[in-house]
Amino acid sequence: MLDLKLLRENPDRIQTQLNRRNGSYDIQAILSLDRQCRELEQMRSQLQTRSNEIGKLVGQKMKSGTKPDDDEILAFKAEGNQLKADLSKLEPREKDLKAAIETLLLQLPNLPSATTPDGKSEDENVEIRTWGQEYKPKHAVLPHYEIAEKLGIITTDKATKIAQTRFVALLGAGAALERALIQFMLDTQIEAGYVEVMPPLLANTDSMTATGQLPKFAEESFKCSDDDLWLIPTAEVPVTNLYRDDIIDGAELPIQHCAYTPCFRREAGSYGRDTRGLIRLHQFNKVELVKLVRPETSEEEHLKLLRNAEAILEALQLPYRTIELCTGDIGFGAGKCFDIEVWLPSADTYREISSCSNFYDFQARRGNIRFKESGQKGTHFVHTLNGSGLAVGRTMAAVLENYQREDGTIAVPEVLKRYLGRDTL
RNA sequence: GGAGAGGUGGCAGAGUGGUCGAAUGCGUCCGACUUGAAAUCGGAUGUACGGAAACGUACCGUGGGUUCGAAUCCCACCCUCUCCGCCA
Repeated sequence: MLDLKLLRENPDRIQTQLNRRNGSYDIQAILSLDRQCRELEQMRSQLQTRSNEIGKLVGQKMKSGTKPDDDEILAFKAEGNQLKADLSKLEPREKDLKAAIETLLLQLPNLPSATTPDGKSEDENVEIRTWGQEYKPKHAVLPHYEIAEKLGIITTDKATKIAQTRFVALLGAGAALERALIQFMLDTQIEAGYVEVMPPLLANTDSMTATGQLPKFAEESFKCSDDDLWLIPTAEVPVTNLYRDDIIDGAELPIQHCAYTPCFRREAGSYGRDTRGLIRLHQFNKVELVKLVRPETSEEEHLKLLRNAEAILEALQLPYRTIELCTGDIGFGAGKCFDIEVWLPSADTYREISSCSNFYDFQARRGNIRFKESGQKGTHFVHTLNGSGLAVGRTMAAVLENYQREDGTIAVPEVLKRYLGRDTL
């Protein structure tokens, strides 16, 4: 959520920054509602001052022995009743205005960072670096879903029977590989200083709103309609919301968490895309990195988080490239975002495997996550950051392709051998 | 799911209609004493919005209601705890 005060004081600057994004966002309606609201607020506050005075005066008189039916008291009561009548007209209007402002404010995306490159679409994203040698063997490399079916370590048909399309079930070595990847990723990030969390996989509307999934992207998530609960689309939701409405002691910052969770996404509007394999599923595993940091350190912490995610691919010896998203492609809540893309030889291309975002104070405002330096007055919003470290299914896909030998077997990456207890699939 | 109890400041815990934003204790901060520390003593210490400030307004789980006046009374909802039932 954007700072209403900032919006009020620098409307042109905010509008200009919003215009760098895709889509059009108009702040005029908010400003106009805000003006009305502030006017009402002032009037209401004045009436209330008088009302409070009367309450106190009556109390004092009664205490000092004035009779309840004394003329003076009756006059106060009459004035009090009049004030109450006036207030009862103002209060609902102010409330409605506040709600309307809130609704509009929640729909506004974050401002792109000044350092985020301008661009209309993903075509204008900027490559930051590449790592590793793209795997282009003489022999053909089967797509991960074909080799996985061949090896009998995945079944989509049966998963579809159980649930729906865009679900898979892993079997035998496939399940073991997925589990090994999760374990390896967690171990690595814990070693790097992240504290593991195993959070609830369902989150309520307040939590989903705080991290920005709601209200705008309701159709992207699975909802439990009998309860105020949603299946989490990413561990970012529960982990960030650990601190919703908290005032954190500054000495505890930066807070760094990693979490393995399944993630659930409806993938509405992506019907024709990536219909086969592990790339786009309604349920997938992910190890997520989440940081809550002091504002002045967030840029630096963002780069560190990105490096923590990249380290997984380097350890697995999977070629990747890192790109910085342009203003036309960054997510709703992000102000700055790097994507890591892993090499998929069967497609002769890089595919997104991690997205590392700096939300600045956007989520902290929505979730009211603040910190306080001990001994100092006042609270400040934290900055929140998160990134995948990594999407596990896509990592498995990358392993199945980049480690695929001519004979159709898969070499086990060196760092996974101790987890899997074998060196070939 | 059934029965009961309860939700108050960073924490614990008073407060059952009137100067209550809220006693007291702990914690934290400042000061005194001390070579230093502990102990002790004195003072300060919630959040948000508006205002240059004085100060004003709101907030005692949430939302309504009664009243001149609500933490306190009434209604609804949410959550927590205990017991019973069920259950990995």
